[in-house]
Parts: sequence; C-alpha cells; structure tokens
Amino acid sequence: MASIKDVARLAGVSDKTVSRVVNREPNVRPETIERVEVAIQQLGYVPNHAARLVRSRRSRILGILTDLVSVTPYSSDIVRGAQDWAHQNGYTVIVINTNGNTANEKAAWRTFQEHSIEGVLYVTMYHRIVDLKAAELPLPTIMVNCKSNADPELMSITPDDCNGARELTDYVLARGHRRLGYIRLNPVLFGAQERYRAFQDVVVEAGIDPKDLTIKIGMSGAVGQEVDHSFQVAQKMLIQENPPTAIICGNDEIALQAYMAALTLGRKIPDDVSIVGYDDFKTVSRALKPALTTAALPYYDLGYQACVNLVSKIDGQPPPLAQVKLPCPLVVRQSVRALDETVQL
Amino acid sequence: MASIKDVARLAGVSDKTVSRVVNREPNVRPETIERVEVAIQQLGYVPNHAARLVRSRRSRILGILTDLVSVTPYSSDIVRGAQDWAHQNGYTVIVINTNGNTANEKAAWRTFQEHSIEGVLYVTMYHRIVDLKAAELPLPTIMVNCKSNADPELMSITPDDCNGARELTDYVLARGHRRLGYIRLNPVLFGAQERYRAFQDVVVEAGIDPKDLTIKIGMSGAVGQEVDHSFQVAQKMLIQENPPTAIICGNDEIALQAYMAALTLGRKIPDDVSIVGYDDFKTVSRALKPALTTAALPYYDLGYQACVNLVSKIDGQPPPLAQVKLPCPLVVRQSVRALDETVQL
DNA sequence: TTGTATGCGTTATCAC
DNA sequence: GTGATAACGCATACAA
Repeated sequence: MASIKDVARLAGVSDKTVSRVVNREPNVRPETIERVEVAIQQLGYVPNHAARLVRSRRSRILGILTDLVSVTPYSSDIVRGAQDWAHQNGYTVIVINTNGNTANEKAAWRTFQEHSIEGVLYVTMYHRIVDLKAAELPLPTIMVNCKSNADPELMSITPDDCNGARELTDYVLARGHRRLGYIRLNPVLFGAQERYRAFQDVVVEAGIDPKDLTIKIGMSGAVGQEVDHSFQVAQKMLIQENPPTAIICGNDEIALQAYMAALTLGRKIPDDVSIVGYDDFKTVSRALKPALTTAALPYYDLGYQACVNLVSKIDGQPPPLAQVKLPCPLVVRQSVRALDETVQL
Repeated sequence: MASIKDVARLAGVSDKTVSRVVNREPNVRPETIERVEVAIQQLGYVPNHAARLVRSRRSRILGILTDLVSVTPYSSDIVRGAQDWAHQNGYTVIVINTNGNTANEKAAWRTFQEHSIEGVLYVTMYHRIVDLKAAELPLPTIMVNCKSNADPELMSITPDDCNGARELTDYVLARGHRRLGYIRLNPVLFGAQERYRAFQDVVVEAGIDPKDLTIKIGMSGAVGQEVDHSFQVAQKMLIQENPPTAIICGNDEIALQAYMAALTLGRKIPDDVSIVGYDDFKTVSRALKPALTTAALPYYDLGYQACVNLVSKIDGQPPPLAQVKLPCPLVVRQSVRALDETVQL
C-alpha cells in the first residue's frame, strides 16, 4: 500500500503538503493540489485510518450492540437506519451481535474500546427495560428500543407504543365497533404491556361495557421461544355467542393468526370481522388480503435518530431530551369495516 | 486511556514485556505475567487496535458489502452468520449497505481500504449474477448469494436452488400428486429461474402430462418494487376445471397468497389442495395453518461459510473450490397431503 | 505557501 | 527472560 511519503516523493513535495491536500486544508497553491492529486491517482493512495487515529484520537467509528437479531427480522431496520446516518455523515459502524449472551456482551464492549469507538448504540430487538447505568459503561451510550429505569440520565430512544395503541384503538372505536376482542402479545414484553394498558385506558374512557370485551393472551413463554396459541384463541373468540365485531391483535403475527382463524371459519374480513395488528411487519401486513390496518414501529428512524442524538452528545451539544419517544404512525389499510350509522374517519 | 507505557511503569517492567503478556508470547516468567496482569486490571488497560495495526498490518477486520437489506428481511441472516464466525475467530466486521447504489458501493470499497480490511464479503440479498472480476477488486473478495459469470476464479458461495427445487418437486410427486400448479417467482431473479428449471426437469422426467400443468407468473417488475398478483393467479387456478391437487409456489410469500386464496374460496389445506413454498421465511412458513412445507434457504450458513473460505484464502490456503453451493434442505411440515394409494415417504 | 521535527501506541529487531 | 531502540503512517506545532 502506497503511503503519504510515496505520494510526496512522486509529487515532489513534502509529506505535510500531501496531508494538507488529502484533508482539504487551506493554503495550498492550486497547481500543487493538482500535482498531488495526480500522484494520489497514480499510486491509488488511500489514507490509512489506523495511522490517522493513533494521532488524532477521533475514530469516527460508532459501535452497535444488538441482542436477538435472529428472532425479529424487521427490527434489524434499526441497524440499517443507524448505518445510513453514519455513512451519510462520514462515520463507520461496527455491529456486534451478542445473542443476549452476557459473555459476548462483555467481549463486545472490549472490542469497542480496542477500536477507539466514539459511542455505542445499545440496541434491543424487543422494546424492553434494561437496567444499565451510565457510570458503568466505558463509552458514551444511547439505548435504542429499550430504556433504563435505573438511570434516568442515560439517553434512550424508544417507540411510543402507548400512543400508537391509543390511536389504533381510537380508530377502531371511531368506526363504530363496540364489541371488541383483544389478543395480547407476550405479556413479558414491555411493548405488549404498554399497548395493552393504552387499549384499556381508551376503552374505559369510551365507556365500553366490560362485558363486551373478550381479552385473551395469544403468546407466552420466554422471549425467542414463545408458544403461539393465538390461532385457537381467535377461533374461540369468533365462535362464541355475540363474537366481537373487531379484533385488536398485539402484533401483526397475531393478526395473521386471526386472519387464518377467521378464514378457516368462513368469515369474511372485514365484512364479518375487522382485524388490526401492530408493528407493520410488511411481509405480513401488506401481504394479507385485505391488507392489514396496523401501527408502524419506527425501527429505521429509531436507529437513525439515535445516531443524531448520540453524536450530538459526544460533540458536547446537549441533546434535546434524555428519553426520546418516536411515534408509531397509524397505517390504515383495508382490514377494518365502518359499521352502519358511523361517520367515516 | 491508559497506554502500554502506563502499565509498564506500574508493573515495573518495560513496554515490550507488557506487549508480550498481552499477546501471550512465550518467554515471560509467570510471576512477571502476574504483575503485569494486575497492572492491566488496575488501569483498565485495553490495547489500541489502531496503533497495533500501524505496525503489524493485520487488521483482523472483514468487510461486508450488502445491497438491498430493506427488502428481504431474512437474508440479513447472511450477515449474522458472517458476524458469528468473525467474533468466534477474533475478527471484527464492518458492514456497509449500498442500497444497490453504485456511488455508495465505490465509497464502501474506499472505506474498506482506509480501514485496512483483510477481505470482503460481497453479499446480495437476492440470489443473482453480478459480473465482477477479481482483478478489478482492490481486496480479496468472496461473492455471497451471487456469482460472477465474467470471472470463474472469483470465489462465490450460493444456495443450491436447483437441487432444493428438485427435492421439493420430488416430494410432492412422491405423495401422488399428478395435477400440479406452479406459481413462479419474479423471473428476473436468478434463483427463480433455477427453481423453475429444476421443476420442469423433474416433471418431464416423471412423465407428467403437460396438460396437467398450470404454470403462471406470480410476481413481476423490478427487484424491490415488484407487483404481486399471486393471490389472483392462485384463485384462478383453484376455480378452473380440474384444479391442481398441489400448488408449488416460487417462494413462501407466494405460498401465503395461495393460502389466502384457497381459504377465501373455502378450500381446506392440505385436504383440498396441497401447497409448498420456498425459502422457509419463518414468520410465514411456521405461522401458516397448517405449517408450510418448504425448502430452507441457508442464509446463515452462507455467511458463516463465506468467512471460512475467504479467510483460508487470505491465509494462503487454497480453498476447496472457487464456486461453492450450499444445499437448501427440505423442511417438511403439514401443507402437503398424501393422495390415496400412495406410499408415505 | 511549504517544510521539518516530534510524537501517537504499538510491534519488530536485536542486544543483553 | 527482559529491555532499548527503531519504525509504522500520519497529524500537530512550529519554523521558514
């Protein structure tokens, strides 16, 4: 590999002048720049990041720590968002997946330190609570899709499951539904709790009769190996006396099960029963017939915005807030029917 | 950050001795090792990768270049497989997503060079042909999920779509099906072509009457923005006179459409119609009722094995083969019915 | 506008 | 076994 000295020799200038050209520093005569650039071209010179880093201490590398990527394919959009921001802003990214294993996580932090990383995105694939403390972390860190109750100073960025679920429920109610089914996501998940609580709040505020509510758990078990009984749950719901006119599902995968259950029973969606999901897991939500109305998890933006906040903190600018929530926009498709005598939204 | 010198001073030894301990070189007295390690602990010393790299020229970093991660969520398992191998073997990985954009790709190669990367995994999210030439690449490279017709020397590792499709078709035929539907994946995709050709070959070899075959295209258009008409196609197939007893789908997403179509028409799977997919896209294949019989794309292994082959080449050991194919194992679930008078497999 | 001296944290070489 | 010294490729500070 050609070094800065080779370029200098070929261009007939000193190392420092080449350095100036490469780093676009001022005070170099245009014709010198030209000569240097020709030499760079000829030699195929590319600056050596390591050597640069030894002196300058700015690595322009961000670390991303992820846990269970294998389980939730779409959440890797968090990583994509972060990478996009990074590359648009001259940063490079090192991603390390721990598989939720503590030893791996420890090794990852060490690797980050070895590479003089400037800051870390601590990403979980499920929205959850992780009780880290800033003081225990060796590098500036932002939690993504998770947050710490132990340390309110620790920056975090999470989806606003609560508001998303409110809007979704509001939407269903606004279309005249009063007899509701709710199939809960694994209660272990923080997002599941928030969604469910929001649903409850809205339903109480709207004065829905509790007797008109059928609430069941669709998934349970440890994260990554849950058992899914939402198909059976949905079927039971549908064959009961006075079945719900709309079923709100904890996420899109449950909604898929509800679809299968309804179709198997010969029910039409949304004519016989309306269904909504959550996540906007596109391979499901867009593929279903009719396409699924749901709330979109802002994975990509989570990663992108996390970088913005993290780097602004590293650069010493105080970030707007320690705890940021990103909206989960309602995605209206065709799976909810407006009941008679109802004003269309 | 503590440096090797700080450790040396605290331990009362020279820099070089610390270096020896850190790198587990021989010829250090055990008690010296002990003293040094205590000092390392106390100072929280972590070796500086950049400084190390300036001297040693071995970065132990691998680069991964990906194209359209956003479109095919599961294919990011390629990256996961590669990362796992890397971390198990003391390597670090830098992933750069180009979004299929040429300018991004050029920038990525440059970034790789700046970081003195040892080798590159050129990963495509769809199985396809990319006509690169080894001589034009600045770093040792292996193509993953794609290959070059332009340069047979260029290493590649791809899924064996051809054999996977053969096995799948064989499986369906072995269960007594003779009237077959085939819904093709986007013919633009190389994998789609291989799968279709294999299907044709098997069907001819088995002496199936061409009149008993209904073959349609389910998806078309540019990669990443295709139009999906497989739902309609499947419905038409099912309402025709003498409908197929089994429908072979180009992939699992099409299979999902076929399921919806069948259920909407009140057909039972697999009693009225058997369905198989391809890919083993688990959010679909496992979620469907009944669960989908399909062939699994070996994404994870592709990434993992690519690293093995690439690094063995970098280390000067000749890799077994330039062009490696990995099997797509048949995943038997419940979506295919054995017709009467048929021996169970 | 350009060049020189020095040092970053580490490893390589060779001497003790 | 251990240590002194040079060298890696570049940036910083300062001199010319």
